[in-house]
Amino acid sequence: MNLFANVHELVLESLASLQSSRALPADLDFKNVTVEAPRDSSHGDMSTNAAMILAKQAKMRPREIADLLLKKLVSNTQIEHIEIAGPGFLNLTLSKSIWLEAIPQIVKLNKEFGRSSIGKEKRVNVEFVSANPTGPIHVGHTRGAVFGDALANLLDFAGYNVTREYYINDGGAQIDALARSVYLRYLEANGNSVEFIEGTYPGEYLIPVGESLKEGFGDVFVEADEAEWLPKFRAHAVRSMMELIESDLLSLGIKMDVFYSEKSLYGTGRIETALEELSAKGLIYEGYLDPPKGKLPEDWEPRKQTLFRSSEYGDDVDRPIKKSDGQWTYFAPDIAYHYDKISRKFDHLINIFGADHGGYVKRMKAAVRALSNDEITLDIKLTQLVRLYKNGEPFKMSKRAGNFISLRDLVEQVGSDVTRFVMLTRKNDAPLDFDFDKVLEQSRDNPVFYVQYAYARINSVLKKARVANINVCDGSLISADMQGVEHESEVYIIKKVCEWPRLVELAAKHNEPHRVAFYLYELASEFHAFWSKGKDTPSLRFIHEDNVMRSLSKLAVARSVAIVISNGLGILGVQPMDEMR
RNA sequence: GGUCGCAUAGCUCAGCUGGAUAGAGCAUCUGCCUUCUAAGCAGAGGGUCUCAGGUUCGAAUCCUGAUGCGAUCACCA
Repeated sequence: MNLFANVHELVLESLASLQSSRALPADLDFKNVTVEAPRDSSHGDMSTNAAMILAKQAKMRPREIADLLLKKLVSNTQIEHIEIAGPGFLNLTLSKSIWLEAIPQIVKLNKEFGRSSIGKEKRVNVEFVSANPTGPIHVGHTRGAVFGDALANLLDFAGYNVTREYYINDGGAQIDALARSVYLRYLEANGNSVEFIEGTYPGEYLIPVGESLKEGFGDVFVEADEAEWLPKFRAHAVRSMMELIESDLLSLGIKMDVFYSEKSLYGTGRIETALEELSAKGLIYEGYLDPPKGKLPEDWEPRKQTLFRSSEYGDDVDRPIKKSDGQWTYFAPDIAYHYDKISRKFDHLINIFGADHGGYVKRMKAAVRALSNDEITLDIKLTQLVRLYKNGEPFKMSKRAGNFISLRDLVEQVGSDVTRFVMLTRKNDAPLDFDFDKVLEQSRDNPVFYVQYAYARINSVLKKARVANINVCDGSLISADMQGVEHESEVYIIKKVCEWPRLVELAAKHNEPHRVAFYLYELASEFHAFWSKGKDTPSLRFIHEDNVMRSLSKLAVARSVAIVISNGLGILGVQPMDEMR
């Protein structure tokens, strides 16, 4: 059920038939021919740019082509009116019945309305969050988490086969630091007093971990050498942290499909295998890097390192995969990890990084291109910073001041729905202000409540209708006679609702879930506007106790709005609310 | 200095991968609760889309350069 797609199809068919009758040249590219709703509704329901797109290719005047197309389309019974406008737009007005008939179909499709197959079941891996397993998720990760999850939902809705994945950085030195910190908590649990020196994690969230280790091991490691307890404590600490992180994510409604351990790459030869793959292509060498351009770090010195020739694949410089002491850099397991993703036969990879990781984009893309022989594309989305505000003042977090806000704190204070919606009302590549007071304000300033309220209002109407003994179950609405919709402002809403499938496809194509949020806001706005018209114009109210047929057709429209809001909120990961009091 | 991103109303931001007279919210001003939820609606004012070139039927959108802001920049993850 996508009227825009139908008309687009119709336009393309007409163009093809003009080609076969030689009215148009044969070799034309229709790729950029679109059918969309014109901004100004006086220009009709839909508008196509076909004539202008093709004018140059066909070496004809736009209006000439528009005229040919018009003559082709004018016989179609679905189209009530058609005209050429401006530089060559073809403006179509569909017959009203087309719009009316859409409503029962939408109600019937319900949760499936808007679901698209443009993804063609292609396998997409979305890697996001991937926060270090050294503590709870904090606010800085939240945006990436919400964006990644919503993007995954969106792609799923658009017909992709999506895997949500979290890469656990459990291989590096920071895990030793974590294990040592846990050890301190373990000592503490055994009655010793401890001191957290620089380079350890003093967070209280490790206290229970220390206690559980005491339960498991008693005091056997209190006097022991580090070598004895470190491996055990590492593993236990990582497991505990991941449990913490998983439940943090769950509080935002996020569930990963795969948790992939960096550590699992070590000692199995998998890093070596991936690097051999690159080596075989002549992309690995021993060498020296040029000093960074511009101002030189004070302690810079030339070092011989094992390097990946990422500059051959668009990176600015080659990148080290081994440190000067022979250890892998973080980049080496990352290469192996992505090699593994490639071997798992994904068609497309998406990584969500914070803006502070922008510097790794080129090298990661280079690695994937090299490893997959340019066959698999890696897209990296950067989420910009979230600036926190409290009482209108910028709110600075610092570990030392102890006012570090965890995701859990945030969700407990403002709720999952608000957090998610607000974070999605911005393009991912623009910074976002998050004002604690504003998001909690239940006003029209707050888009979450605005959209939720529209949904709740619809529910309220349906409830009232039931009280008035009108059967408003979906089955009844599906068979409603839509002739009760008389007013153009009702048709206006229907048109907006019918844009939903097209919007899903566009948002998915651009990987921009925020478009869903904005669309829902617009839809809610139109619904509220329509609602209020019922005040002055009783005929526009939904319930007419003296006329069930009329009520049903209007209620079906309202129901279709609720369906779209529900489906849209589903993509954003926000719960619709039946009632707001 | 290199790289990436951003620059649209007083403020916060959309702008449908180049379309018709650039749109919302907040703030300011004016109206609307005996009515299906006023957490709402209707209306007014507010613009050199940072600047300069370029591409073409047509540019806020694409390209080049400048300016400003943010992130990042061997050896950490």
